[in-house]
Amino acid sequence: MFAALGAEPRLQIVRLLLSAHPDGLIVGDLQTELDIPNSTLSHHLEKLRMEGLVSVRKDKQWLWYSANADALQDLLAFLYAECCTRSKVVEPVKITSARARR
Amino acid sequence: MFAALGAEPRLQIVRLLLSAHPDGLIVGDLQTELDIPNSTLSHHLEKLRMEGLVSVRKDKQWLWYSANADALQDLLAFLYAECCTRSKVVEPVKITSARARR
DNA sequence: TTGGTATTTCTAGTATTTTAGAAATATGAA
DNA sequence: TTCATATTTCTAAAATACTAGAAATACCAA
Repeated sequence: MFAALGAEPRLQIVRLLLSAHPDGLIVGDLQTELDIPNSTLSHHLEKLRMEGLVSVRKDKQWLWYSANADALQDLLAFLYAECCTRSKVVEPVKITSARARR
Repeated sequence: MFAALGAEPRLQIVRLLLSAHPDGLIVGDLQTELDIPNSTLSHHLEKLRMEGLVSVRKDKQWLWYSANADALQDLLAFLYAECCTRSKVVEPVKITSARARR
């Protein structure tokens, strides 16, 4: 999952899908928003889907992609466990009270 | 940073360094632990260092690598902000109360 | 100074990833 | 049925990443 989020276009996709949660977005909307060729976008979505970070549902001719809450939760929990539970490297309050960027 | 953590050997390095925080470990210990050739390990450490995920200090002939708390905190805060603040996709309590794996 | 240990740098082969044009497929609308 | 739109699949080129042997460098100890 880290690897999947480690490519800029895919991180952007996930951020957009999070903004549009829980409905998600259709591929065409993502394409317009990100200005990525359809075949490239399709491959990125496939990769995100393979890692379980997004899921798809079909409605008529449109594919609605949405962020997969469970996967993101697992990822967040993993990082939290590593940094705040198993080790005490990061203080929990510093995660939740950090100011959002951009 | 996601990309840096997205390679198995590097994720293992970071996990080991978290376990050994705040002293960290010397390269030789990592090599013994992970069974990775020295040159390969050196490149992975360089990548992690470039992304700010680890830092180094020198003592005599040894390089002590350690996890960079600030970077991990930023990463965790970023993910938290995306999933729990900007969107409400993940419920905060589910992160902190998840049972650690392995 | 010599030798030994620790680590990086050089070099390069191999594998994987990213990208995207073109064609194919799927679906619905008129 | 025909056309238009949505999306994927095919194909492949280019870029990047991963790996590691061998040599070089750095440092300490004796």
